[in-house]
Amino acid sequence: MGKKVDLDGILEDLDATTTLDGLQEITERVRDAFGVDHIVYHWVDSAGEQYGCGTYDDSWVQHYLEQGYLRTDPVIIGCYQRFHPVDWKRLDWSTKSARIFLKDALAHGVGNQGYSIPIRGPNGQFALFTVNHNCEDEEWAEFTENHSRELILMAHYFNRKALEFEPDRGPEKAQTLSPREIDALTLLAIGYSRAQVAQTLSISEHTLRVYIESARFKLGALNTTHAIARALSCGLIVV
Amino acid sequence: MGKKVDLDGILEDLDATTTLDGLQEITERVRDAFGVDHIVYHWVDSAGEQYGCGTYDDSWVQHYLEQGYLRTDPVIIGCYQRFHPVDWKRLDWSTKSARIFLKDALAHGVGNQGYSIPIRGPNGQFALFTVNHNCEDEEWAEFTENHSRELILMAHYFNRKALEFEPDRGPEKAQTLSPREIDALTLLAIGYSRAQVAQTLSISEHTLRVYIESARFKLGALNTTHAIARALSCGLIVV
DNA sequence: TTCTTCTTCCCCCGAAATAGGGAGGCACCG
DNA sequence: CGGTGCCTCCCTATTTCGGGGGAAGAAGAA
Repeated sequence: MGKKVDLDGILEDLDATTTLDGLQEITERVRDAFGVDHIVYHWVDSAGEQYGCGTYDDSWVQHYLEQGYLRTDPVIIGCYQRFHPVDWKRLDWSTKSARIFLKDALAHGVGNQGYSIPIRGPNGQFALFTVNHNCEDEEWAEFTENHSRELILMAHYFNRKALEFEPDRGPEKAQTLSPREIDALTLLAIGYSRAQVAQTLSISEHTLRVYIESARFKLGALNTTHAIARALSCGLIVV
Repeated sequence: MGKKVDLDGILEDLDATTTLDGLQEITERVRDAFGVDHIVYHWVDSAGEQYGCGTYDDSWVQHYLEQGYLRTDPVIIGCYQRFHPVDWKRLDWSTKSARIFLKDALAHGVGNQGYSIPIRGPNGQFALFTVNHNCEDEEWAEFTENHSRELILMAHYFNRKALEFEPDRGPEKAQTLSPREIDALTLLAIGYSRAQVAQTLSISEHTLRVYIESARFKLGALNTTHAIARALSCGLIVV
């Protein structure tokens, strides 16, 4: 642990990877380069884990998913609200479910020290890059301090790849809304009623409805709420 | 342009900064270190720019805000849907509003080359770290290739500071929605009517309404559409 | 020039959402 | 054990939204 790492080499290979298996291999390589027990990248999603690669035992990954730990894992919960990389010690382990999870994790070969970097992409995408090890606190503090920048970059590059592998997340489905349509949807999105929006824009409510309808049509939305959700997801409007 | 940059020194000073003025000074220092025309970090928000620091002329910043370019700036629109750092040349400059914007920007001393890194934090926070310069394409391509990693790290550290300065974005401020509330809002966001949502969740429409109301209350939303917009912006639901 | 898109305005009516009440059961935490 | 939050169900009104029409001028693109 604590070696000098060939960051450039790893990032280049990461960039050149075209398969999930390739990512998996790189996690192993990163683990060895850093001299730690485990490296894990995983995409966190309400629909369950879409991508994950890392050096944890399969049995633990399996168990993790089966137990629905995605919803209770204190690492995920804690990282979700943070931007900084997070040392596991600073998380909230006081709840009952967290204690159960911790005991279970340690029993499956997960190390007692962890450092997780939250990463976010477009449309609410969220992922974690984690390095895990079994050692004393001092040693770990030194390691994380020495390598935090390399880990941030690595997290970034891993997520870049994961987003490439996920075609739905691409920017290709770009619609264009007219200025008035954007105005209308934006005001609706901040809670105005149609009447308020019409008044704000100084147009009749009927006219407003035409904008909403045409926006709905362009976005392929089933109703106003759907149109606003799509416009937000696509970044066409911002709230 | 293209010098060897004292990344460690800059990042350490960035870490030690406690004021917005300090951030502003660092943008100037980074600009000089990289030998480029401009460095800008800004937080993007519908409420207008909350934080921004950089080396653009005040007159341009003023003009930018007055013209409402936050809504039409192709850099923002383009970056919002991407994770990769973006070279401005790869953006869509074909629309009328984009051409107007470009002309206006060049007239205000903005360079013809740009490289912007999108950054995202908790609760839908979104910011951009941009480096801008006036030069030929080849020179620029070489620069961005040589410095992309440094720029990513710098973007990360700038955003870290901005989040520190914004108390509302702290981890404790986050709303939590119950699983049923998330289900309800998610289904509404994909266009289901209340009746369809109730059926999908196998609950009565009345029960569903209670979820929507409590979610609305938690999110401080004025109506269902607003609640969904907020939940999406905050990353509480994903569509 | 012609054609499309954007902008603005108007009608009616049925369907859907909202607002305001209330009530019981279950699980967890201190 | 009592509080809190979550899940479930029910009522009645009123307001708002959605879909069905149609129409006209202005601006920009082909």
